[in-house]
Amino acid sequence: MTVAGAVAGLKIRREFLDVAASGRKFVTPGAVVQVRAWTGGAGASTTEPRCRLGLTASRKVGNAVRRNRSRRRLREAARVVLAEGIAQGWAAGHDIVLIARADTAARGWPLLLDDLRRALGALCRGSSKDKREAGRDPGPRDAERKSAGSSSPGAAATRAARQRGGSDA
RNA sequence: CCAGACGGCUGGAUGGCCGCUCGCCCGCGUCGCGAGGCGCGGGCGGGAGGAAAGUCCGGGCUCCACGGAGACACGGUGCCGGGUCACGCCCGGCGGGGGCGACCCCAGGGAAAGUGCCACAGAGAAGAGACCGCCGUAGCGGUGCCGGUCGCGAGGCCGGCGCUCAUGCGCGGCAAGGGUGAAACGGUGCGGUAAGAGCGCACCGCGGCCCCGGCAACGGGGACGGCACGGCAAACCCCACCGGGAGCAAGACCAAAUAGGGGCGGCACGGGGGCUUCGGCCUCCAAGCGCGUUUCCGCGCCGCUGCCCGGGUCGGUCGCGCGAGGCGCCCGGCGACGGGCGUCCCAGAGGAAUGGUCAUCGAGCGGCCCCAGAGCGGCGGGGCCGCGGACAGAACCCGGCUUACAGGCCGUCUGGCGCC
RNA sequence: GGGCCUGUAGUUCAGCGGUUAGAACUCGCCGCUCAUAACGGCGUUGUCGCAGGUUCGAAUCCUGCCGGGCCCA
Repeated sequence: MTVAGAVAGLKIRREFLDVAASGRKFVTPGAVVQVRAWTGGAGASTTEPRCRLGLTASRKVGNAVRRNRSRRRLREAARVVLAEGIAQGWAAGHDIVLIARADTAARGWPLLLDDLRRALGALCRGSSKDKREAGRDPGPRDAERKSAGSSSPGAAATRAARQRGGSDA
């Protein structure tokens, strides 16, 4: 569960609810991201600020295979993005919850990374900025619709595959 | 070659980069007298399924209850024999039904223990019934003749005798035919009869009896009976057999903070009553402190502190991976399966690992075109483009069942067509 | 892991072996009104969740699936 030794896990329901209540939210096609600034908590002995990650996939996402796949992709994407964040110094000191959506499993990998970068950038790095920044960003929707042409949900797999090849080229 | 039936197997491959978890080994750091523990890093090896799913059954395992056995209730199962730890599963057989056939399907005990139901239609629906109908009968009736009487007459009334009169009413016989229904109290044919009827006969069906075959379910045969005994038990029920209850969040062990309980010690400590093993204990009150605005009044606490003990929560460890185990060969058995020998060790996570990403290949699918052939299409060979694996994720384990599933492979058999 | 309930018209429900599956609301049309509502009249609406089976006959009984909801540990 640890990412580069610097990321712990959120375990119990209580912690997820705390993040959802006191944190801020950013919605992307790949995932819903919630972040709460780490205040030290009850255990004040932790001197250095740590980063904690929680993953959730509800039954709306699909069956067990689809839910597990969505969680794994989010975990791997978070591992990549948080490594950048730790290197740049903005990732520490936050509780992060990633909520899988219906398209998480089929979303193109570069697009999923972009989703997380933009969401965490807005919520963590820009935490001192305007509160409206944390709201819903219509940007990714337009970008995807422009590159895919059709937003039909049935064509999600082919769209993702086409974007995968297109982005590599 | 086409169409089909049955059984079994399989459930993409290779590589690059970055990761997760378990086991073993090595190195470093740290704790410990030590065995060793913990942390970090590295190497090697293992790492989802045929259904892991639904949770419909059976078993192991664990705890609880219980003197043995049985009975009642409740639930389940239900042809016979076998397999199995066991089963509602599997195999073989029997009976019934379907298919030209290979083969498939069946909760398939008891209706002569009792209760109940059988709508509508129909005459009648369970010891039933007579609507139409068939037959007989001359009582009424019809009709012929004769006589009497009334009337001018046509004719009426009364009586008698007769009819090869059965059209109507009545009486009697019948249940073959029509018709109703899912089902009508044996079926078909011949004889028989006034018409009919198991009334008689033949065959079939049914029933109990006897004989033969079979472990049995059941099958075959014989003579007899002369039709009585409709259907529904996935209606109540009866019979036989099976079942104690709960479930790994079972259960076992270690054990934090806080509060509370007990023991020992130190310091502090008023009064009344009761008990006393004279160590104390119980109870009431005062004082003190806190709260309700202060007196009155009401409620609460009644010591402070050190050490130790046990229960128990969070948490952790075990249970937790050698098993009614897999594979190969041989033997027995029609088969399910059993026996012997050899060989292998084969996931153990835990908000939950077994992956993420990229590339190449690929069975196959779709579209277009070409070759050969040709009346056309399909099959066959080749080229280009696109798509490119389905259902689905272990959570204590095992044996079944059920359900989901792209595609591929193998074997046996059936029907049809063609050729030799 | 264990257990329970439920699925019928657009909605909420009834129907517990028998003809053509009903009720209320809704909806449509007509009437009333200058017009709307209310009111009155007429009418429409169903794979009884799906598939098998039992029965002469199934929404109802049995079996297996599918969906929804709930409870306990």
